[in-house]
Amino acid sequence: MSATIKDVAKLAGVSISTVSRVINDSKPVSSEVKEKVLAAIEELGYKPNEVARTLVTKKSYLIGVIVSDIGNSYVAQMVRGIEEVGRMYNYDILLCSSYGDKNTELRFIQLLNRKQVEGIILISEIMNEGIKEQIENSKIPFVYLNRYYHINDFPTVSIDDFDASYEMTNYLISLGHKNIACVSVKNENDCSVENLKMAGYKKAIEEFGEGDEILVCANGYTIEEGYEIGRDILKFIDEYDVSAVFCSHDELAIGLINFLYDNNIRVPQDISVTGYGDIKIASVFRPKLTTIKEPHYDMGAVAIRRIIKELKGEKIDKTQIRLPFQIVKRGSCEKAEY
Amino acid sequence: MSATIKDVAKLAGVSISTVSRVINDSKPVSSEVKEKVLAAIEELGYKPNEVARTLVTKKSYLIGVIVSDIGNSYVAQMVRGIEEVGRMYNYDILLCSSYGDKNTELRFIQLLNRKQVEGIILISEIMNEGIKEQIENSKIPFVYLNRYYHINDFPTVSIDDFDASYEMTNYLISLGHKNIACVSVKNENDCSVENLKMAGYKKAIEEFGEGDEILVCANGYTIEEGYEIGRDILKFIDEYDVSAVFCSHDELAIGLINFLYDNNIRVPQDISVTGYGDIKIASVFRPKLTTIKEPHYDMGAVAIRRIIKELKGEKIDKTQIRLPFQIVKRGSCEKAEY
DNA sequence: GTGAAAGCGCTAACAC
DNA sequence: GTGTTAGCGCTTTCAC
Repeated sequence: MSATIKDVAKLAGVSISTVSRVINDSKPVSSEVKEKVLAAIEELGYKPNEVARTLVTKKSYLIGVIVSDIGNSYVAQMVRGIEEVGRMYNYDILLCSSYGDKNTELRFIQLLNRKQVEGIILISEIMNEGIKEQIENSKIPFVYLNRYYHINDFPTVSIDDFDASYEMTNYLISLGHKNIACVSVKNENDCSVENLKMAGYKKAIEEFGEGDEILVCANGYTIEEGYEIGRDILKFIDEYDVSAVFCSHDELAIGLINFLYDNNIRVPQDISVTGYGDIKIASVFRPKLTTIKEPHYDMGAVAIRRIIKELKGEKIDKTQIRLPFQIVKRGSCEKAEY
Repeated sequence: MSATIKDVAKLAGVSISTVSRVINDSKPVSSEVKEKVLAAIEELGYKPNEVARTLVTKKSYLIGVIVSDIGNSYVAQMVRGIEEVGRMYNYDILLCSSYGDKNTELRFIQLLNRKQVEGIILISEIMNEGIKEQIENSKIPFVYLNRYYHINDFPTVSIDDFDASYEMTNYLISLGHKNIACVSVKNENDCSVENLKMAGYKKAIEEFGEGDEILVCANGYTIEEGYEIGRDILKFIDEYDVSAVFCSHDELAIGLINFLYDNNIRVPQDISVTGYGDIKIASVFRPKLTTIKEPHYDMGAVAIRRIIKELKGEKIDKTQIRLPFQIVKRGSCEKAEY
């Protein structure tokens, strides 16, 4: 067993309160005694037991982070932001992966409560009605990060998806494209961010576009499903002379580009493609993907910053935080030729 | 403040030990009393305080995981494996990112000790001599995951890099390639895995190759540095008629392919390229990368499995665990034409 | 400036 | 079966 405060006290010939005072620097201790204590600590290799400390101080310095899947690069970036900022305030991260299961998310919230975390950040990709009750009666600081669904009941951090889509579509229009398709993910839920993205696209087409709205529906958010819609796009190229595609997710764009590559259609020479998110592969892929940069790292950083503020009792302003996005112009788009 | 065991006991009209017994199912309790307790728990929304529990049982159900950077996809995969297996045994993950700094790694080991973790897994990309002392006097189960350096002093999980490189080079030879270059990372450290990879390559060339060894040195492990060595490869294509390149990391292969793409050299038609690792992008990239699959998820899973075994006092066999690798044949390689 | 003692929320003897 | 009590390792009054 490792040394306790008692051992240190005994060895230094002082009381445990004195030892506590020197390790916490909480009250003045004569330098003479202090040295003895420090020497004893050194000799025993004493390390304060944070668990015992937490039990009395009620401060665990733990933030629970529930993620859908840390294997998604955007999730990893958010966690990096959370971790790095948390670290600045001595907070540690307790990581839980739900793999998109509602009940697992709920169980983790309970678990984290029992582990006495001081705050919870949920990075989710689903709608989970149960969260509300769980969080409300646990009443610890909470931030909900969800780039797929619009959250109303909780503090969130996101970009303005409507504006972003609007701007991106306008960029495509400014490049001279007339027939621009919009690929988004089929979703019956009103809170789906897909609706916002589509609305932004529609507004731009309506205001500045020369062609009609061309809506394409993907069956999911993955590269594979992006590949799948390739066939539809091919059809629209023929029928409507589509020369640019706005995809609501980088993954879809990459899948689509792969399909086009496999079918000998060149991007951007034959068709321009844009993504959404600026995930890691977007800038590695050839052609490099023109996309909307969601500041994932910052989103994580801001989320935990908010929690820490709340923990410190500082005043917190708005609960739905919008971060600036960026249209990142890369090789997958080109001026239209007519 | 949330309810404690005392509150439950009072409400149920029993002693706290009885409550403890029902929540832990540790000793028989009459079903009558049990129901009362359960009702009280329900009414108060009581959740046991794991911190208090840990203090007495000495079991924190916490495993500390120190990573270089969770943003690397292979690291994320390892963490997934760790987390998922850990979860099966009710273990939680405390995540710390060192960003490759030696002192940070060391500090985290101390911190995790103070937080009473029951085991530590270090996913590192550097050599850190200080680790030894830290771990030895903390004497908690520890596994060291490092795919860049060969670790001797600690339990590890890896693949046999010599064999893998040997096999991959032989695969290239079997495709009919005569002049095969080997790209590895410059490294003066004897423990660098690069040496093993190069040795495997050399052995294959020596035994079965028709051409000479052609060694190319990259300045680092990144895509950018893979791009950088493109110029050297170009030269070797001219001078030695190189038709295949074995890269010691997927990132280098991808950077190289990007360079070749930008210089209108086709992969695999003009030159075959192989990677190492099978990171996420490898299968998304076009052409898809032929590479050596390191089972990152499994490496994490096996690492924590070992720790849990040790914690349970089960016999643990070897300390340097080698997992099987796989040569994944994809589009970036083709038969040589002469 | 220092020590004694209470108590954080819980488990685990130990009695009955 | 159930209650009482000691104590896990620490912080924090409260005396002196």
